[in-house]
Amino acid sequence: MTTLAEVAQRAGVTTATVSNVLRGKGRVSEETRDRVRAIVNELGYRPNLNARALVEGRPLTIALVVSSIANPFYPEFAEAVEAELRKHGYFLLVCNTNDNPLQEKAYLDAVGGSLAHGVLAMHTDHVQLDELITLRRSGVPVVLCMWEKPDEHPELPCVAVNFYQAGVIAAEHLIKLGHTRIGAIVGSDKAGKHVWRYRGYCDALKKAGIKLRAAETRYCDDTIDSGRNAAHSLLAAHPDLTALFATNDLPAFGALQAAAELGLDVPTQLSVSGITDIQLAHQFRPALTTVAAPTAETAKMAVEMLLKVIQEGAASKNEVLVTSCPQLVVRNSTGRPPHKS
Amino acid sequence: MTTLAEVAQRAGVTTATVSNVLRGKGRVSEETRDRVRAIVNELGYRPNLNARALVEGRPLTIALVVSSIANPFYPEFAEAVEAELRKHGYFLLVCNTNDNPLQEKAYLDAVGGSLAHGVLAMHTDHVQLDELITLRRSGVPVVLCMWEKPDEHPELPCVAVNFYQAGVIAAEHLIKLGHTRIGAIVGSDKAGKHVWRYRGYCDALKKAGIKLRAAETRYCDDTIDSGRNAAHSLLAAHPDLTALFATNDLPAFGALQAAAELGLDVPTQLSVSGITDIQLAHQFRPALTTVAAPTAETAKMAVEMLLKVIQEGAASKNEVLVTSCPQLVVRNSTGRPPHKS
DNA sequence: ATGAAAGCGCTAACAG
DNA sequence: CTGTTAGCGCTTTCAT
Repeated sequence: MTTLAEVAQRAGVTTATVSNVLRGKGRVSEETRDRVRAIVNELGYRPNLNARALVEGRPLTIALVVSSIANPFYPEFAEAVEAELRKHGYFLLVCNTNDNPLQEKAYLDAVGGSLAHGVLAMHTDHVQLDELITLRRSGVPVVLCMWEKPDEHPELPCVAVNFYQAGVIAAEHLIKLGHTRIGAIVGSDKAGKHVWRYRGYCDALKKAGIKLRAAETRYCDDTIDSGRNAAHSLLAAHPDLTALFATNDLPAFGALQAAAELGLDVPTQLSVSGITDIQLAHQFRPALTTVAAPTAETAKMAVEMLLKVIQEGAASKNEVLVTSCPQLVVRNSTGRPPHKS
Repeated sequence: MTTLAEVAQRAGVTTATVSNVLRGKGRVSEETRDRVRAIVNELGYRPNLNARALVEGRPLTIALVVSSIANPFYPEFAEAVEAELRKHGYFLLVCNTNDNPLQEKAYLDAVGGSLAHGVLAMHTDHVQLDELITLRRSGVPVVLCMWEKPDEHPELPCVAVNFYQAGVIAAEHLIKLGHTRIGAIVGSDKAGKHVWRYRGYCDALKKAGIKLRAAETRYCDDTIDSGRNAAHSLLAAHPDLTALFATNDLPAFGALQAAAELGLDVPTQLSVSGITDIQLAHQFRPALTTVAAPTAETAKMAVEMLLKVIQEGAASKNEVLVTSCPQLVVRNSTGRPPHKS
């Protein structure tokens, strides 16, 4: 590894001058500038960004804390985050918590304020809100992404998506198609993150005068397999259901598979809707009708917000920014209910 | 941000002692040790890992260079890499090249030797082998992952998967089922990365005495959409094909969709096979028969290899490590060919 | 057992 | 224009 000093020596100048040449700062004569540049090329010198970060008091990475990058939703988000960060000269550090509190804490401690300049944390059922708040209190810029509890404001800046409305939209779509017997698959536990989507759904049903039976709701994990089980359970108990509302795309895919396994044609015999619109939604067959969350927009807003918090330092407010509204995307998994015979 | 110096001052000792306490090195009396620990907790002190890295001459991250983390294969690999790195005290830096040479070079320059301690690069059609080699020559530890050209050894240490054999295995599976009219969908151009898989396929066909017609092969991008187009083109030109061999899972999914669009039942009228076994393969319907690449094993080997290169420094050889053999995974997308009528 | 001092590679005043 | 000096936060001999 060649260092600034070596370059300086070879060029017969001091490190300050080389530094100036490299960053286009200060006044340097054409002549020495060229000489230095030549040496830099010759030696293949690359500045040690870590050293630079140290003296500038500005780490070069931003940490993205997710439960597991292998969950199909995160890569899409991570990609958008990375693109946005790169524009601002930051690098992306991926921290998988595996929903393990210890691992999450370890990452936050390690990363907080030294390795990373700030932390972007995805809101999951397992995210350690208190740890994030502690971290923020200790001066580390933190932004919570995909927050979905409109009326609860954690002591953190966050980017929220109106998932309550997403629930309303999905329900209204189903209702408008003529469904009255709808089952709900909620991809979290009763107190979990998806309750707001479920409430939106419930409110929309109520508004349409459709009776909501608790028995027609199943709680499950946010996975395809778990969604499939939930759908099977629901359809076995209530064979008259003509539609299934899922609070997330993954369980919705599971429902689609359950339908196939039961020999139910989608959408003529059963309709299924999801929320989020991950890439897979349009690749799956039947393609999934879902309510798209503004993923890229959220990523962009989150990065901008984090940068703002970094700039403002301790003075920054715990603002809650809401993205544009989720949008219905109609594909092939929903249609009119079968005629009663 | 509290610093070592502050802790030291509050504890009435010098930074050296605090450092020793924190790292369990050197001899420190019980008494001061406890005192220091108390202050550390009280102040919520967290060491600046960047500063530590600087003095230790060992950056704390490893860069993973991929075309885009949003490609469904990479997150699975990245997750395994992250888990393995964490065991060794490293953090994962994700670098999306977006198949853009400039972006790749920018990342390699930035990351090389300062921000990251080493580089894990995925072998893609677009990877800049020469840039990686230059980087390696300049002293940065680099390991190429998922190399698939058994007889060509780049001037780099690499972890290779025997994809030639994967091609053989997929072809033999199809042949054993009784297929003789097979189309090939190659997810790269003629000179691309997937040629080896294709060669394995061709050799297996030859060995079985099945005539191979060039017209029954299509080259496409490594995407679902591109695979769908290729399948449509192939089936339109050769309606008598009873099976489609795809060199990757993504195009195989596309072929599955094309079959559905044409009203062809899979697997009774058409069989489709892939290579890799990404998660989606068992989630898709029909579930995809494919030849599984040892993803996690590759990740583990790559990390270990990189760490070895880091340790050995310039002395390290450009070894090529081959993973265990890909394995056939039979699911529902392949079956016997229809009886001729 | 603890302190003093040097230095990792770089930047940022301030001099000259 | 260029050099000198100091210091980012930490680790590590070497003294004491």
